[in-house]
Amino acid sequence: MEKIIVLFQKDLRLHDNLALIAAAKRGVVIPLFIFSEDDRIVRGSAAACYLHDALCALKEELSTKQLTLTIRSGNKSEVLHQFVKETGAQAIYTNYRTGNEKIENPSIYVHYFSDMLLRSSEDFYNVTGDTYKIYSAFYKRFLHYTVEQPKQTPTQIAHSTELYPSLTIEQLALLPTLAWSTTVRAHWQAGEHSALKKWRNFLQNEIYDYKEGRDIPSQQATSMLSTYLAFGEISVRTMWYMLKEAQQMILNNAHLESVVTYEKQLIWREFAYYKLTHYPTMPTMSLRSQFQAFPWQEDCTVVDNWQKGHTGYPIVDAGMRQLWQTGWMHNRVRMIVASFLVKHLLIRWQVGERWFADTLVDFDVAINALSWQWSAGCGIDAAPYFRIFNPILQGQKFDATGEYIKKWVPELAHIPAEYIHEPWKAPAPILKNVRVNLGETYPYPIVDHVFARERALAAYAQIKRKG
DNA sequence: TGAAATGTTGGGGCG
DNA sequence: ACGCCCCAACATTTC
Repeated sequence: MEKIIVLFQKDLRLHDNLALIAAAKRGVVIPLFIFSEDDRIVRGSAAACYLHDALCALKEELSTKQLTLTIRSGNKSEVLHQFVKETGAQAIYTNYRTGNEKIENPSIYVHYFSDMLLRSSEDFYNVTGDTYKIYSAFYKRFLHYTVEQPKQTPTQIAHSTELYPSLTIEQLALLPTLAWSTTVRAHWQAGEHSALKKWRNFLQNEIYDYKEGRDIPSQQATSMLSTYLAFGEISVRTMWYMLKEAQQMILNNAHLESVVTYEKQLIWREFAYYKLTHYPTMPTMSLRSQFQAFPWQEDCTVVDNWQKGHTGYPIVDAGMRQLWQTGWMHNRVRMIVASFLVKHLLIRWQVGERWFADTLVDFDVAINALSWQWSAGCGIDAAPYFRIFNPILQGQKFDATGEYIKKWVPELAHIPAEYIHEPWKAPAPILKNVRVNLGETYPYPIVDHVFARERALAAYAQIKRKG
């Protein structure tokens, strides 16, 4: 029988894994994972921690099929070259990752599968022959097509009896020797089993309130599947069909709207990869060229304050601290902190993009870049430049009681809800009573909102003239 | 997947 | 009773 190397990348699952399933149908499967500095599966430390646990889970899952995961590190092409020689494999099967280079000069045939999206949409063009610029048009087009049914994992997979030298997962040194990594890892349960369980659970409960609940960061109203999706521990096509199944059961109109809203989020993910395909520079360069001339500030101190959650705006600080402590931030709050960094502090969005890449467990290059460019207003489909989030109002709207803030900014835990979004307005006796000493225990706002708003509008007006 | 400024309307207090 | 002013409350426009 033919020996086939199945190279795992960000597709750390057995169910509906197209490369694995195709290989299993054809021959003996030899699972391989390569950690390479040149083509990194993860860009940041938080995601690296998670990768450690995800690999453990994958290894375990493979072993239930008597498959042994071989782990190597080094230059991807060189490692593959060597491994092909060792195993005498006839082919390499792997799932193509949009936005990543294909393997260079392979000694044998590399069969790529399109596995990470609902469907390949890179060939979508509008009536004028151009790519879709705006999400809503893309969305409508997308709905005209069917998503391929997820494939069953074969119960029996032919495996090699030979064992190949392998690094241990520990030897990849993915875990920094910091207490921080322990804190972050404690919030996650890696593996496809956990992913599917979480998804089933969400479909039975929270999804029905998703439309309303998703904007309230103190609620557990989102699916929390982004990390599993980012590592390919759950198949998005499996998700899609389970979602459709749940939709069939719904009679209540509000519930139906919630399902449709969630479905739109999945299609946003498709849109992000569609954009990345057509704009490969999206993760680093503003897509609107006039942003070359934007008067960005170069203030390291404010960046540091932002990263640490010391901006003096409670909702912003709560989000940044949730990110640091858990490797995740609620999406509503991501928009608020992004707007704050770019529009209130006038820091270039790439600084935020990099920070998210380093600290988000669910980091996804396409979604992150699309979202930052949307927030900064420099994307093709972007928030208008004048849309400047007021961090006080956003807090009042979406965290009215301050529950979310109080969880992540404990030094404000006893401030009355009335003042939780603007502690500097609280009367001195109240502050004293709840042991808040502004400037000491919690900072004053690092920039005044009204001033910052006007400064941002002026900055955007400046490039608008040039553009 | 905003917010602020400006405009309009209508009820109520008051002389 | 009436005009006047104030100002919510809502609508529109502007950034």
